[in-house]
Amino acid sequence: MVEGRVLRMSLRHALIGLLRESPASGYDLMHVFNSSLAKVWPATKSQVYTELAKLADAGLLVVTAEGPRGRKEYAPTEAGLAELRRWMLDAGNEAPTRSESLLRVFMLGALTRDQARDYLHLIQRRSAEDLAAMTAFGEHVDWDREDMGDLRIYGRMVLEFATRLAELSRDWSEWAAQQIPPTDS
Amino acid sequence: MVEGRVLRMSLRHALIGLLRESPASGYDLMHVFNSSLAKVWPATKSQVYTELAKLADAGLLVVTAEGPRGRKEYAPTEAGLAELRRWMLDAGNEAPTRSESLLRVFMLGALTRDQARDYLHLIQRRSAEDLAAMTAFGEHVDWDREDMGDLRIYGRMVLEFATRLAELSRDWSEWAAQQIPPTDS
DNA sequence: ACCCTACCTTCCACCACTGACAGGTTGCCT
DNA sequence: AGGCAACCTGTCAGTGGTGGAAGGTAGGGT
Repeated sequence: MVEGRVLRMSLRHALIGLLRESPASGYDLMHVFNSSLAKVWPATKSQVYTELAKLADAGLLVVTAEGPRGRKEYAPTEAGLAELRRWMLDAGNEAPTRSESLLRVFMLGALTRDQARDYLHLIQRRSAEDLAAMTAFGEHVDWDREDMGDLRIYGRMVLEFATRLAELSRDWSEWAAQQIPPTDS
Repeated sequence: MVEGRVLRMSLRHALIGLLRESPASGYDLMHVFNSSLAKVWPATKSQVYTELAKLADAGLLVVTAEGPRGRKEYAPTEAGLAELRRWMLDAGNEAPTRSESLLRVFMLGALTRDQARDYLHLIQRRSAEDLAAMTAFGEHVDWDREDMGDLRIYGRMVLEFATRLAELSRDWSEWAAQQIPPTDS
């Protein structure tokens, strides 16, 4: 029950949110961060275990079960759920986003035009691959499983966004490559 | 002329890239980070001044002029430009992107359905505003100014991407809001 | 002459995040 | 019985990024 200014720290809320569905260990959670959340909010082992300990210490999580090999399962407390809801409704301050790809586009002038075109084609190829992977994933998932809870709805939304984004990226990079005059500088 | 492992640090390359166009001071550069680069790669004063000093110390930048009030103008050295090109061509490792908005969507199950719908409508409204702002900005900029250099091409590409992304976000959030069943849970 | 604003830089404490190191246990397969 | 892969948890030094405090200077307007 430690008090203190809670700043934006989305990992914290991601953890509480995931545990809301069902209790899990740090090990379990890492699988989520390495798969479905990898492109949305990547996190490392160190971060997850550290944060779980902090959250338990702060009374936002509790250990609900201890298994073999020191396994500890966590679940959110009422205080944890309250903090999650507070964060969800506090849509005013979003974390600043950073796009290394777009930054590179901004700096393309440092390369020859041929190299710049190559870079845009690389993005195009990658986007097409991502798109294919996500389409396959979407068909592979059994969206009607009972234990998915609200992710049946919201997980699908995120996937749809990611899919549209990949399409956008593919089309844009194709367009952008054509914007570069053919003569090399 | 300090040696050492150069890890991914995009701010460093953003600075060299900007100085490639023309020499500038930390103060000048901050204006760029507060305007055109704000949505691509935000940075604070502290970061910019600290990094400029480090880069000069490492021999990637040099002070080309000292003005009033301690103003120092920097320009990239050959080593700096080489490092920039190296980074540009090293498209293998992109920094992991984080989207707080998408994370929130993932966690919408923590709210009532009415609240979730409200959140998506908020995104929709914001995207529409962003779109309007960028359209206005695009018409306001004089893309034919001579001193813009390659940004005449590449800056426009980034703006186009941002515009399409805002459209995507607007349309997606409208669609997503409709996916939530009307009955409140 | 005065003041105020914009100009311009620097330092620091703190938090988020990374990558690597470290170490122990269970269950299954042969 | 032996071995090995998967399971499972932690710690630590170092870096990137944040927010804010601090402080000084030039120029323009009244």
